[in-house]
Amino acid sequence: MNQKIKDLVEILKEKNIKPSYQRIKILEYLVLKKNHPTVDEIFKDLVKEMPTLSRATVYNTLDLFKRSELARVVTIEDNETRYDAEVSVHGHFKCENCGTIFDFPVDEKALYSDALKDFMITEKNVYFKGICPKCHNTNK
Amino acid sequence: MNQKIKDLVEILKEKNIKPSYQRIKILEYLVLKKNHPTVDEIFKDLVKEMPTLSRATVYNTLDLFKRSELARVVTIEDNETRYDAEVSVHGHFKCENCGTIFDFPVDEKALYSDALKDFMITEKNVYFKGICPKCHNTNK
DNA sequence: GTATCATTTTATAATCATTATAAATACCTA
DNA sequence: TAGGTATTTATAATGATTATAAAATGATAC
Ligand SMILES: [Mn+2]
Ligand SMILES: [Mn+2]
Ligand SMILES: [Zn+2]
Ligand SMILES: [Zn+2]
Repeated sequence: MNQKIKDLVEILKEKNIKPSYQRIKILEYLVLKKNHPTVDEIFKDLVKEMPTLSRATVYNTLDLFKRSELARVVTIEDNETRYDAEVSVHGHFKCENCGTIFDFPVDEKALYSDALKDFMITEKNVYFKGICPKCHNTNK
Repeated sequence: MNQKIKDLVEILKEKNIKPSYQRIKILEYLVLKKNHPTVDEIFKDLVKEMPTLSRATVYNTLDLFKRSELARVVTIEDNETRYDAEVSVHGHFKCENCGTIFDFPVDEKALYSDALKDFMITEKNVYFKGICPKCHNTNK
């Protein structure tokens, strides 16, 4: 556990981010919980153990992580901004019944289009929606 | 032009939507301008010729179009909901410099992942970001 | 160790997109 | 034309995000 915190500190330092307690805890939350939390979920969970935590800090920190490419934004829904510490290219599937967001692999090469040959691409997002197997079976 | 309006009316009727003046104009806007407008862009443009138009009507109508699959939501950015009357599967590229949103073809088969074989997929979105050729050349 | 300055966090207010509500208008049918 | 329904409008309420300034923390110099 201490080792893990040490790792988190290293991750932050590599990006030239001062490892404040708040930043470590928010990064830890994203890395441990891989459930693509909203800002409010992060805040509500962390404020339990850090009573003085401010929403503004969560917003600021997530924005900092995003700019430093420590986290990516998942805008699969237009009314909730979610965050993901897994920054490699992968797809997201949201179940419209239970709300769970699943990761799935995406073949980057297959995604290539000639129409974009003169475009400089810096970010790729693949979002699917539908019903997950669990909800699908339950509803039958 | 009258013919076109007639087409729009037909499109609405096929979806069992009563073709009110507002609905026709909003659909026309989406079909003619293929630039993935935000709600506010639609409202600000249309209110010029329809001074009594209400933002609520634009919101309601777009939501109706979405539910009827006459339009799709483009949530490429977390702070702006855009709409698109082209509902077939295709990708969107947003230039982070000029803000233009480009369409590009997506090979649906290539997007398939075994990990989703038990999922019921109802919606597929592919969003890229980066710099468009125009901005790329200008900046050099 | 203390003073000083910069960074980070916090509390709070402001903004802005969206949604909710209820009244007004338009539309339809008898 | 009257009465009922659907749609639009104006307005208020909500809720997420951003802005601001003060407080707290951390680093540096003496
Ligand atoms: Mn993910
Ligand atoms: Mn499009
Ligand atoms: Zn589900
Ligand atoms: Zn551009």
